[in-house]
Amino acid sequence: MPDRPTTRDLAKAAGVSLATVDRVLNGRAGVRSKTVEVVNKTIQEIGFQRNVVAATLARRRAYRFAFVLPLQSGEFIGQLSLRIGEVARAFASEMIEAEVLTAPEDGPHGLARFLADLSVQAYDGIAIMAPETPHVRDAIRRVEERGIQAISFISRQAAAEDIPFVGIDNHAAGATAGELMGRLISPRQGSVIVLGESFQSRDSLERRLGFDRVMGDMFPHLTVLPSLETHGDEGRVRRVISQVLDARPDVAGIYVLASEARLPLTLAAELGGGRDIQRIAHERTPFTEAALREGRVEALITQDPGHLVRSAIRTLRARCENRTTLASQERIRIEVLLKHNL
Amino acid sequence: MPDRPTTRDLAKAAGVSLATVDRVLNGRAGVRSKTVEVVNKTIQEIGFQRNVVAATLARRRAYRFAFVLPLQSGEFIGQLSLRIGEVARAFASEMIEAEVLTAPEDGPHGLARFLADLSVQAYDGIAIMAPETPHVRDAIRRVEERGIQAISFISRQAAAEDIPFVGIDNHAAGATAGELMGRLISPRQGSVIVLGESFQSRDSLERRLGFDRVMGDMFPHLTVLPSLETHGDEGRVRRVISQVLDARPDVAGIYVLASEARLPLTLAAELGGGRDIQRIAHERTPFTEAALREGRVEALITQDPGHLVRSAIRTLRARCENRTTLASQERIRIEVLLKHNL
DNA sequence: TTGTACGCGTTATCAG
DNA sequence: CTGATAACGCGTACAA
Repeated sequence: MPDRPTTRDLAKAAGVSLATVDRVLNGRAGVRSKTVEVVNKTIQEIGFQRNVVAATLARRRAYRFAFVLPLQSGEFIGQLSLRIGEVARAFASEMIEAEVLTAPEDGPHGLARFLADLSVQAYDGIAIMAPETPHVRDAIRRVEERGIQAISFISRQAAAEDIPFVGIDNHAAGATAGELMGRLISPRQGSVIVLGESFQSRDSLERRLGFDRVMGDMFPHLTVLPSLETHGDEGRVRRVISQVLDARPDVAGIYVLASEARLPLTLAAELGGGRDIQRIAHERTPFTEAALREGRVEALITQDPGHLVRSAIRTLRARCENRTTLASQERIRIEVLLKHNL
Repeated sequence: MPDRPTTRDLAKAAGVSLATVDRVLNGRAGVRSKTVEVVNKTIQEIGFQRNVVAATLARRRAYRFAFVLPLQSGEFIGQLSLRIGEVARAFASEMIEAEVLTAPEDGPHGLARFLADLSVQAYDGIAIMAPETPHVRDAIRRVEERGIQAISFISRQAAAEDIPFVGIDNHAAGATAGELMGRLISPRQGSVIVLGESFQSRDSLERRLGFDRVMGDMFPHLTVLPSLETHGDEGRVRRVISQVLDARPDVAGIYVLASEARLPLTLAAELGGGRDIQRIAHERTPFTEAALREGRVEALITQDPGHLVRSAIRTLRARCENRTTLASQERIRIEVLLKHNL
């Protein structure tokens, strides 16, 4: 038999019907464990491999995936929405639909209720971007129990090893920022300001930890100052940054750890004046991209929104089909962007 | 009609048969231009979009693609082969086959003959990695004329705008290396050694140009030394590097522009001794990865082999199906790798 | 130059 | 618990 064996060949070889083969392949109930074994052994023997193309066509409907994003209107979320739309259009011809759902504002309970209301009819899988809390974690698990595939997206539900995750390792991202910052400043001496939106979230915490770790290990001659929160009104933030810059004439670097870098970078440019300060921020948005081009930031540490979205979709789909993904393709890279590799 | 229109709907709406619709969709001959117009207008009107899944299944056979790689046994080519194998296995379930073909050694004419011998029966498309020459360019064009899709891969046939290309912009890659080198060295003064395998190839030339451009524009206080060729025997290379290091005590950076960085980096570590020299090389291989971890190189400028391979396959497939690709997904990124974002 | 009919390999449905 | 059979939407040979 020169051609690849089909389900028909498999059924014949295993001495069962097509329907039974299908049940085994898709892990459905209603087959004697003995029969399951026989089929699985035959799969090995004849080297059967599923034809995903045929399987997708035979479902008679497209996969329906949704991305649950926080309401906040920052540029990073904006980019993400854009990419989801773009990727959805491109994937339409492959029988995959994707859309954005906005999470309710009222904290983890609101989100949990929102997730509980999602209909199995409406979605085959959802990617959820939400801060880690026990409520959210449980809500995600309950979604899965109802037969909807669910993954955590960008923001990891770290304590839940069983919930798949698509996104970067924020500790490594912070470490990368630290390594670059140290190399840019060295061999000079000096101190480094760290600006974050709020240090409540685990993601921010991990970046900060990674940053500090590398600065301590590789660049002990540099001083990392206590984090400043940019959450809150602009006036206050401006005062705080001014104070630090006045008090520490040795400031040699500013690390904007938050995903939204607009306000911090703007203030840094305004208040830093003519001083020789190295600036690193996260995420590529219209604002940070322009800042990089115009020399208002030296480097960006980013994750590619398009890749994130496609990876989430591929991961959800693979789970729907009881398949594994190609690990090397799904590892989201921590990218370093300079002016010339934008 | 709530469902997406099918070819059947399209045929009915346009007042033609399924076969005619198929001919128009796939750009085949044998349809009056008037009819083509009608069908295309109807496609717009009813918002028809092809179902790629069904189309692939209906072909009754997998796509067969080949990567033509140079024989040379460097680590970068090795990585590429590995990835092609990996991706081929993953794509098998999507009715796509891919394999590696090794180009003959005897220069452009040999390659041209090799390409001429490829059978239409054997391949639907090929990705060719070969230095730019008029012979190769023409050979690629002739392959296309025989109905096999062809793209240039990693090494661009730059003078041929009509031949699609999957790979990075080497000028930008060199510029990125230059920007990083300048920032790592500054505010110190000094000179920079540039090491290349041979500066015959257009790719090397472009990297060198990009590097020089940025160094001149952004870091005029640094001196870029004339390129050294690492092609040839190790003894000679060793002598040349030694001479430069002796003659210029101000050497502050070494840029290894070649894809194979093993010898240059090894010699740099050996001869550079205790001097404070910033080192940048290209491509991620087992060797460069270890060098980065162990501090024998500060940064790598890379292109992801897995992404390159997948992008080439998607591009070839899209061309087979008379489709366009999602541009944002197919732009190969110039990545900057530090120790912590490996 | 155009149309018809069959088949691709799987899933879903319904009957046993 | 298992089996038979009709789809899914398109490509392709062949007929007209």
